[in-house]
Amino acid sequence: MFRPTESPYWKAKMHIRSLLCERIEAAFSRLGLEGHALLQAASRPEFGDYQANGVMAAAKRAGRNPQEVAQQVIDALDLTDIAQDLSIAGPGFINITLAPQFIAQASTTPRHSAERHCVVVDYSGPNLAKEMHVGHLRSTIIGDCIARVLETLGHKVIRQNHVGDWGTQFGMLLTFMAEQGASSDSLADLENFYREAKQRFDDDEDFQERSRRAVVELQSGDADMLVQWQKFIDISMSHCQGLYDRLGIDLTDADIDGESSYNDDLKHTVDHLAKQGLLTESEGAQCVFLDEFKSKKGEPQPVIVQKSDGGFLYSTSDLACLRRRVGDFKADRVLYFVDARQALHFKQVFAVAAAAGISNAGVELVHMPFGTMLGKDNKPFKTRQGALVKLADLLDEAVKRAEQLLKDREVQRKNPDIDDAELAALAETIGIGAVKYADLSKNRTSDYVFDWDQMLSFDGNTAPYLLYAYSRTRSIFTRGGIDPSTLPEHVVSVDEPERRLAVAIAGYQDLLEQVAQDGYPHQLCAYLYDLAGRFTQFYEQCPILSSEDDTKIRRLALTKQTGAVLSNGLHLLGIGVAERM
RNA sequence: GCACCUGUAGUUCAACUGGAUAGAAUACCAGGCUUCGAACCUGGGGGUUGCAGGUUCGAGUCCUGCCGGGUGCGCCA
Repeated sequence: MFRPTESPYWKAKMHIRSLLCERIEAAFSRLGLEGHALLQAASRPEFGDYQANGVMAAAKRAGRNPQEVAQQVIDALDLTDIAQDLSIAGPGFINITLAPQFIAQASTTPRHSAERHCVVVDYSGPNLAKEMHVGHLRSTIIGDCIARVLETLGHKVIRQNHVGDWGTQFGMLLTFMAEQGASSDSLADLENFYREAKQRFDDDEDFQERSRRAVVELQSGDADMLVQWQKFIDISMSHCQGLYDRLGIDLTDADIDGESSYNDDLKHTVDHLAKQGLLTESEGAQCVFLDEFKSKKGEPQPVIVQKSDGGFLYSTSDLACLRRRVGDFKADRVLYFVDARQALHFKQVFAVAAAAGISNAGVELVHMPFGTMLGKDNKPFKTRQGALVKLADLLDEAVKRAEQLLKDREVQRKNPDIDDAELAALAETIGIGAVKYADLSKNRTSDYVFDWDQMLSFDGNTAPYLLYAYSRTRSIFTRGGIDPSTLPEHVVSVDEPERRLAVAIAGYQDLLEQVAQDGYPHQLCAYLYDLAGRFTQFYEQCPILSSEDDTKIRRLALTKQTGAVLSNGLHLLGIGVAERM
């Protein structure tokens, strides 16, 4: 539901929604009513395209009859250029059917928001001590999607890959690396290397001691140690980059601000907290006690920022991080796409940052949490042996399954000129797309069940279905030998399936604004699925190539628009399209 | 012990943050290709939204209490 709120981010133009809202609320005020229009897309097709639910509450407040008030609102409302039909239903709903002339003005290319913001998007953040595994998938692809959407709407996006490249475990790894004389070859299997180092660490006290010394040397800036460290990081990071490239993730080296980059700021951060009078020593550790973190009995809950041995913690590092993001980057919004289990941590960090003046009321700090990926047994997704699944292995399997699917579907029989190379590329697009879409299409806040068969199905809300719908829009033009660029940009729909399709296309901008605000990619998926559904209904009911003159032009133009939105939407999800399949 | 999240068709997920008869997909049943891709479409059955109260014109959504599941909670990140 679109409703202006006190949040400044709602001021962004929501196009159709905001236009309807403005008009209706203007009618409210002319009638002496207070309240919002409470505008939303119609919940059922027979109610039109949009519905306003605000009359009932407003009438109630004024002590007037809702149905009569609804009629007065309609009488006072000027929507002649926008709507072709207005009606009252039930206890006082106003149903709106848009005019074809109005929706024809919509553009399929997303426009910039009225207000531009500087948005820091924190996502992916793998631990460079190990190989990426499925646990990193959600943060990486959800964050990437939202970053793309924000960018498309004209915001300044600063991607931040907060990689785990610092801390105790690197002492262990560097010591092991020195001992083994490890080259990049032996680091090819990072997972294995980590396991062996850990084994060595657990078995040998002398090794442990040398590892601890290595950490101290590293953190105090020992030149040799830093060279070794950098070597390790480079190799590990190139593993990640390989996966980003394969997944179509926009992150590059330029987006990395790892934990190590805050090393020198940690002490300053703690000093800053001390100056603000926020620190209390407790059992030798430096803590911040805030009123909002007291238990019911009034027992204080500390946020520890410095250990009794002088070491810093990841709360300290996240605070230092905010100093950079708010202080140096001048962010208006900072969005963290991080596992839901860290909710309390972020609540604490944001609260301390506010108390310390590191952030301020003008900056929106949001933890965008996501749930766990589960196997079909409803337990966290693991291999049969109970190990974490490497992301690389998951993607390999996805592509392998997609390839088998295409062979089973006899794609080459239907498209005889598709050669093996194109088929392989198609399998890559579908396989990777299916994994990403399965994740992106679910509400990120809850856990979800990972199911190969479901995600690779051509039926339902899946990547293959949408890719198929897109390829159908393309094949019309190939089949008809028509160059889409010769078609008009705007056409006025005539038949109802055309109009329903056009309404969905016109709503694209509103949808993107909503996704940019809320950070839920599944809303974009649901939109695209609905659009594809409207298209296939249109396709069934409205012959395109066999129709003539204006009708043919109109339907071709709608087909082209549908393809443009599907392709753009999938691109924002980070999923490639295929011209035929 | 305290806190947060969560419970919706057999299954996997929605429900635009309080709106109309809780929607899709899947599975099942019945229809539809000499006509642009049937990888599709149309229709049908399938629900006490965990349970019980409350708030109001109106509750899957908000409040309270139970029941079940998950996660977090002073020196790991």
